[in-house]
Amino acid sequence: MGRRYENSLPAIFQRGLGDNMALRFYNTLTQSIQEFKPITEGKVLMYVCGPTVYNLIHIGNARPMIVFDTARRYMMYKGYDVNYVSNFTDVDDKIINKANEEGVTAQEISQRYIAETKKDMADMNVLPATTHPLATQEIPEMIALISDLEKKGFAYNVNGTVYFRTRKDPDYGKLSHKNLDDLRSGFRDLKVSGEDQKEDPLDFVLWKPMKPGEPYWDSPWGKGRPGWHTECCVMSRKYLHSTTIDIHAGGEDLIFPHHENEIAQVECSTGQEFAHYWLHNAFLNINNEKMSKSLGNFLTVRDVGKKYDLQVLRFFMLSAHYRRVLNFSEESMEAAKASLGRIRTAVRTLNDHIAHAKTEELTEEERAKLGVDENGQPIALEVTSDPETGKLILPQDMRLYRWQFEQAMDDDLNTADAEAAIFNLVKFANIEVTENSSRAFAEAVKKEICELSDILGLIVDVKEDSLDEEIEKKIEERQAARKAKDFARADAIRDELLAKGIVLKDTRDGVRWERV
RNA sequence: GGCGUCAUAGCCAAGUGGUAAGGCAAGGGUCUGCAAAACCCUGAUUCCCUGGUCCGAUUCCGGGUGACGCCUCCA
Repeated sequence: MGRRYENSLPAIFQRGLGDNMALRFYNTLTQSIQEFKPITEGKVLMYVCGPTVYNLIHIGNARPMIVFDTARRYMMYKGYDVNYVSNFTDVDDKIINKANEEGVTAQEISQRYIAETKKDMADMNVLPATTHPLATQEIPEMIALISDLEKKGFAYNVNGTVYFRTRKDPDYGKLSHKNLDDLRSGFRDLKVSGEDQKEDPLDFVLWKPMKPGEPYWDSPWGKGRPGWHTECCVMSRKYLHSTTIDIHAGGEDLIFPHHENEIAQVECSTGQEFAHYWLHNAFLNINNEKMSKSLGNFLTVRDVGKKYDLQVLRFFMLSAHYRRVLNFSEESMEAAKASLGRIRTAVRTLNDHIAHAKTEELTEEERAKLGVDENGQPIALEVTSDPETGKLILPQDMRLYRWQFEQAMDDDLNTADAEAAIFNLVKFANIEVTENSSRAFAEAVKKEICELSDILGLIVDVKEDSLDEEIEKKIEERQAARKAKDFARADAIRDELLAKGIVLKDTRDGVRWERV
């Protein structure tokens, strides 16, 4: 066949097979890419640190949500039973401050923004977690953990504040790969209030006493609330029903101190490893700057949603590797919109071919193009390499793209390459599926595009909403004018509709329209 | 100061010890009444600079320059 699309694969797919064809992740703990081996065959226990709910989530919060949702979807696709837990931190200084500002309870604030966050997640096509625990619902377990650490000598109480004794944990720093002495010398320059009551500047708070007007719980150390680092220790293992979990994920800023402190608490308490794989996404910048309150450049998901379908945001987030800093900009979003549109246009065209197909069954030639047998079942793919050149011998049919997609995703979730595989498939569809194709062929190609897109959480088969009658009438009127060769009238109507944000396209299958 | 990351066409962005995926944008063409969409064609003699290893480096090692992250609440 020798078509162009078959020669347009990245170099990696044209060389020898890798040693490892299995799913691999970069593990912050070991600073290397490792094959993923779950504790229990076929099951994944995964925890992702969720947002503190004191405001609408911003696009930085959205990155781990989208990235790890994609990881989850891919593992589900691979056949894993994924138990996915992600918390909402619903007690925190920021929430309390916000509540005081508005003169309402902290609970009211957190409930409100949990609902808003869930709405944003749904709009980004992020699947609801298996469980979304709340910190405030787990206080007794947190107290139990802190008590256990105190009993074992890893925690100490100073006037109602309980600290973790980092000096006693020989492994402290193993995740962030920090040298404790360096950390301590760094801390000497910082003037942290209340520092003097700590045994060591690196000790962190497990329980803090209440201040007037704050929510509180009773504890062996008096009224107060738990420190931030304790909640995830409890919620992850409780809802994943295991002392040790497979994957713990979150933004890279959480590596230190949050995740380091989680490891310290859990492993000092249980004596067992907390999580086997630690995954961290890089930050999202905006216009080449870090998002920060001082710069005032926070952009909420809700804001982006006003201007773009949030599927565009999702496509954009997945267009770079999750461990690379990504820059959010108007230009990038416009490019992402056009790119996603290319996939959607291809699917629409396939829908037309499906609707107007002249024949039903696959021809022999079509079966060859799909790589399926007489019954339409995919022929098992065996990729081998040429003994002389070492180059891979790749299938010359549609199976190529799914293979490419899986290779990319197996390789530490290379979603950029996975998207490229979908584009190669789109090209295949645009070239191979014509008005002479059988319905079965067009359907098979469409199914392939939709399935791969769905693994990335991308919705590409967009149902056309109906136009109002008046506009339908205009389109009919224009068709009549075109037939009568009154092109001036036809173009006038087209311009009129364009002004209303409706673009007309004349195809062999009739007039198609799109909203801008 | 400590630890770590990155530097690829106009833009975004993969990637590999053997000579550069994909998308957006741009130009030309086919199709179309004209458009739009789609398809085809064109584009980095080259992967920040500089030494080194190698038959061969963008890819490995050293040095340099530049950008950035964490070390403090933060996804």
